[in-house]
Amino acid sequence: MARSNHSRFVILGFLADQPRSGYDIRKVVEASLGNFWNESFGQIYPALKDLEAEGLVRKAEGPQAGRAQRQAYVITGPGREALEKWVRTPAGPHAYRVETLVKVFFAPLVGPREARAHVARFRAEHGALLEKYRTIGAHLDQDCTGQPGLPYWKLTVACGLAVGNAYLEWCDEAEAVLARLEAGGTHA
Amino acid sequence: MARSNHSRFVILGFLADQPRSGYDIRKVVEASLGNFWNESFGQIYPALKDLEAEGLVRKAEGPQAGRAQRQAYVITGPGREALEKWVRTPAGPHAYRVETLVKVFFAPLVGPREARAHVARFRAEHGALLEKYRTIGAHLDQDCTGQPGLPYWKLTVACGLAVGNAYLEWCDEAEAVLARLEAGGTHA
DNA sequence: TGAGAGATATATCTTTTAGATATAAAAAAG
DNA sequence: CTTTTTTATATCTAAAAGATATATCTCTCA
Repeated sequence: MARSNHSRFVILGFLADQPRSGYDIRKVVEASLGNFWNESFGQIYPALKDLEAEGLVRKAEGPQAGRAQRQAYVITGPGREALEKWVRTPAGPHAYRVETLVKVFFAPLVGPREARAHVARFRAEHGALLEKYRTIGAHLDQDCTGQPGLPYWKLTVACGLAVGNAYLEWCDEAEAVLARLEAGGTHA
Repeated sequence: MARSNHSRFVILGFLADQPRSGYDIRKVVEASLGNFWNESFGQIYPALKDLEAEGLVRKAEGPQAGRAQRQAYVITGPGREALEKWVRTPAGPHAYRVETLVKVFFAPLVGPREARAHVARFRAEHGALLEKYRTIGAHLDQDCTGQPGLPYWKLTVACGLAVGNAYLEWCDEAEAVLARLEAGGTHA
């Protein structure tokens, strides 16, 4: 058996809030979990079909408010049960691949100058992400006052901020080390 | 076109250091990049065959030091060229999935108590990782003195430490918020 | 000595995931 | 009224995770 297929539960999670089409789900995942999760259409559309076949969601009836033939889906009772069960299940180990770090690891092959370029790009990427998290945080405070999920959602943003800041601090350290290497040759 | 197949270059990276078998590669990836990268046999063995067919590696001749029929591979000139080119190529955006954060995001469905359990497990996981990074850091200082890669390798460990500490600090924050929610009901 | 336990080693398989691409209807712009 | 852009669904390929099968070698201890 391979791993657990989390995509379907993330989809159920957003259908639990309100009926949505595949396109809507994609958009809301991007807007709210984009920080630490991603779903592509290639996962969403097949998953919706499977979920429907299993009775965890059903098609919303009636024409869908003008828009290009959008098909919204509604979560069912068994769908909610399956979702809650998944939310309670302990998370698996947190595996991630950081391409930049691999390239820094192998940078002795190409020298400190190249490594610094990788670090600079990494800094730009995470600087932009931090900016985005700050915007999302402000947006949450404004638009979601009183919603019961608010403190949980703010925690996920806080995690993004904490990790993003850690990456930026590491960039400072790496930049300093690599600058010394580049200037001083081998004895740095 | 789908994504870039980084596995093959990681394999080349470790063959550039010395000839190794698939099993050896798996072990050294685990020991040195395990923090932020992973390769499974399902990627390594097919990749070695492909790399050989393309002339980027070749089989080491001669019997392999007693061990169960191990087949070591050697990097070729074109292999080194391909590797260096990849090391210079800018890294793609850093995508990652953090299952714990998704479950915290959806935790309003199941309450703060469940969320705290997720945070507690997350803390344990990252606490253990930090311990491991400290060990690796000490090991590097002892056993790799003078090797040109040392400052680069230490930087990758430093990144693991920085991010790990950020996760632990976030766990403190999350624990405090969730404890208040659990105690105080809605007005927290 | 030899039987079995455990580590070494290679190989393959399935499911999940990323993300590129194809297509077409609706809305907006000119 | 034509063109362009956005919305929306759907599919396809390649890559990654990780489970599993199998065989050999090494070491222990009966």
